[in-house]
Amino acid sequence: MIQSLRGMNDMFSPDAERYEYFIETATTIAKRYGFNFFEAPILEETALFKRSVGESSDIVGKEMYQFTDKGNNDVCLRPEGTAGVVRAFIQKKMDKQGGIQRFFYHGPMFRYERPQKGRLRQFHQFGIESFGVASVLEDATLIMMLVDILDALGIGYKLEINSLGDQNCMPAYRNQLVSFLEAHEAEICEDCKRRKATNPIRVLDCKNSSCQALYAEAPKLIQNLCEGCESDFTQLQSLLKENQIDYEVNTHLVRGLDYYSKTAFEFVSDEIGAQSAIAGGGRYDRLIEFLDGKATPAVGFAMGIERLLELIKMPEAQREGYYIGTMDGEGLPLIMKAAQAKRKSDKVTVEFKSKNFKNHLKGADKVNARYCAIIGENERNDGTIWVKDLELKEEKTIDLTAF
RNA sequence: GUGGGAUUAGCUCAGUUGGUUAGAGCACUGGUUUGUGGUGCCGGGGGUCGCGGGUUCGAAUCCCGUAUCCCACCCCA
Repeated sequence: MIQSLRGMNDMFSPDAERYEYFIETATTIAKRYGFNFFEAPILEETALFKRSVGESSDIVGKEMYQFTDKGNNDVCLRPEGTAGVVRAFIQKKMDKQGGIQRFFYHGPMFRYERPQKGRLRQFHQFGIESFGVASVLEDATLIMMLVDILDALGIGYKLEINSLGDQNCMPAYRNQLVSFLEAHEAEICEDCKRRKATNPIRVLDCKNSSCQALYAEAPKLIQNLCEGCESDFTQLQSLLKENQIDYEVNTHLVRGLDYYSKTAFEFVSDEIGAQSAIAGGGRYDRLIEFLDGKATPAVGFAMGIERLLELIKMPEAQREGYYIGTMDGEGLPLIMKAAQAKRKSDKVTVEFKSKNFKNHLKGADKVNARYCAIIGENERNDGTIWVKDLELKEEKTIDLTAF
């Protein structure tokens, strides 16, 4: 038997229904905020991710599905969504056009990781990217939108925010932090020693408790922000307060992708295991330039759909449509025709097998139909059809032409 | 990539120190003697016990390998 690849799941009902419901809900809300649907290729040139996500990240360093295609191109399956949207934005010359562009997208992402709860090799994200707005008002708006989506789905969360600074204050801070790490070289874990060289900011969210104790004493970025970053971060917090959005400043919140700056935020759930981040995002004002576009401020977020699935509170399933059956084979042409007509407006389930009354009613319940319609011998002779409203428990026999 | 736990019917799981035709509930399917359901009653189909080796007179049960899943590290949505 051929099996699916490791970490690649099929999605049947009821997960598939939850997935659909999530997309519908998130799409509706994204449109209310003025975002337009965007669709990018799943396969991209590898260089795109090396230059945007960053070679020091694990995503690019060891998790990409990378290969050479038949045209000898170095390509890979997208490990995240932002890079592709930005590439398309620049390719379409929207950076030169100026103004504001807002997009939402969703689809599969691929990372070659060891699967566990909330972590698959093929997983799905719903993402938002906003181009052309430098104001922190847009950052706050995205957070409010995320809150709207999660609230609509009945999902509980905790919001954490931080500022990662910009090119004026981040490099200086990074140097301070590296000096601190060097001074405490003997006390930090092996992972942090590696991070010091590759991506020093990442030490801050190390899970090792002795490292955490040490980093409580480390210099804090939010105490070293430049004037612009400082006032943006302050304004973001008052905007959240004014809109009754609870948050926590987590000075150790860093984003794993190199392109983030200034505002960083993460929504976490304590109900889904170790992979607790359900949505994350932030500002990436430099990324468009890094990818050879004209400097354009940008901010975005992504949600991990599989991680949300079990948290979604689905509306109760309502009885819907018609179940149509016959009690003997001679009624079949009649019910086929009746069903075809009814399908212009309603969901219809046709039972091809002849069954007795009771079993047809059972069948109607099984497919959760609102109405059960049956043509038996009597109805066939009279040119009628028997219809019962299974919710109101009202029944009637009507002319087949009036059905 | 590292560590731990699992794998028996479609699903959730029993299976006694290795012993003869491997069970249950749910699901599926049929009937309940031609007409009232979701909640009655009776029946039926369905398993090379993950896969490959080994030990044994005999393996679902013990050993080795392997695959997949789950959990955690790591990483991240």
